[in-house]
Amino acid sequence: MATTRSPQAGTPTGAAVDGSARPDRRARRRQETIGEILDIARDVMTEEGVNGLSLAEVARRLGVQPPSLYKYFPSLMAIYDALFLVGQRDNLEAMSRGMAEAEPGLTALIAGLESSGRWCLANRAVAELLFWRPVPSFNPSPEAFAISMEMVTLQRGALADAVARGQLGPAANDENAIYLVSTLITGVLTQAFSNEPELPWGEGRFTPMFPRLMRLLPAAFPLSARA
Amino acid sequence: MATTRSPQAGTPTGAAVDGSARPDRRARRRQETIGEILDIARDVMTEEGVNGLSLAEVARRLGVQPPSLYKYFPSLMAIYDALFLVGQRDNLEAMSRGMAEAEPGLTALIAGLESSGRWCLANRAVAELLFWRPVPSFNPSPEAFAISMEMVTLQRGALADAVARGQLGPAANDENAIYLVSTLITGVLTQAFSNEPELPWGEGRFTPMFPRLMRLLPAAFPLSARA
DNA sequence: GTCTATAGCCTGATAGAC
DNA sequence: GTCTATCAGGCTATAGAC
Repeated sequence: MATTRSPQAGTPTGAAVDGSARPDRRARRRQETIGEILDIARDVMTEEGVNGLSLAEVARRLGVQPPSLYKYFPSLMAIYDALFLVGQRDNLEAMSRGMAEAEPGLTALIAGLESSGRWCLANRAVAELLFWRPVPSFNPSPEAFAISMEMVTLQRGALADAVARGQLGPAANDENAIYLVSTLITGVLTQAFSNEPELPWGEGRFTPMFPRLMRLLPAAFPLSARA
Repeated sequence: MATTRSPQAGTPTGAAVDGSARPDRRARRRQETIGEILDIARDVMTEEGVNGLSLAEVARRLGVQPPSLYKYFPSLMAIYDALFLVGQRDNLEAMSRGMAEAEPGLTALIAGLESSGRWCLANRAVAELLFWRPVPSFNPSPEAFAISMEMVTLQRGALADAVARGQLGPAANDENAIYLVSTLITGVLTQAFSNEPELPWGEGRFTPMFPRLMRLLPAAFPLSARA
């Protein structure tokens, strides 16, 4: 259940600010509708492509006239914005959870990225919005950037653990190592999206090779530094 | 210069089939216009996104009314089709040329993929059309599939050379090796597209790592087969 | 091969009644 | 918060004159 909120909503969780009697109920109902709109938007993007999202189609499926949506989102771009933020947060959580459940170091890094990959394949459309930027006129908000940084921080930490445990050489303590890792996961996911859109993580020709690919990292960052 | 032709044009190169006097000139002029349309279409896709291609915009830039385009292409999808075919052929040629100029084996494989990558970055929009399938309602024609097979054949050959020369273990003579290689190049290109769209191949944080990534292949397919 | 005209659809967004 | 009505624009595609 996505507990989200409008990008420019002022009241955080439905707290009573104005003088009305019991605004909680109304606010909660409002949040439910917003969640419904976002769920439908995800469906539409999955079926028609990320670019195929339209207010009219969302309204149609919600059983409402298009102008009504403007009470919840000020524009189509605001819907993209909300989808982006919630998606990024969910994906970060998936990666974080995957990492926490595994032995620290290289194993945790692989587990975290696999968990993230699992989420991406289960949320194809949003993942495309997050990482492939298919809507030219849409630019993510600054808040989104902060979440990106958190993901990088998690990966940097896992790489540092791997170095500390002697799984990778000291060269893995570097920005370039993160770029390399993100390139690997991106390649696997892009191939899976393009060629096997229906398969979940772990099936098909591409996603199963990911752990094997990651086990090449010790060859890329050898323990014995060679000039 | 793209010597292309309409997907369903009957006369191959402008040969005189009907009874008119000198149809060559007319046919050549027609091919020129078709080439112009495709060039403009590429520009539009580059600026507005692959999905942003519209007949109206192409007509506007060509200085013509939209209905006139239907004398050259029966539909918008036919334009996508032509762009797809020509693009695939050009990309194949880039890879082939890059391979031919290098020492056979792993070096040729890397050179071919780098040449293809160079082409993709210089033809961003078409490359997206080829490999990322951003237009849900567009499906490439069967001819396109044949060209894909040629690319796979080239890569398979280079991998076999690498095995024969003792650069890779025998396990590289396998479909999975091709999937692995294509995953690596896809990852690098996707990252470059998303994060450094303006940079050519060889600059930035991602494309320079590609050769290094490919030099990990001997670790993935070691010479000494271990149980 | 080019044009005008037009059909018939879609879209995002706003105004204002209830 | 929902609706109707509407604006203003986009688009693909076709018909038919020249």
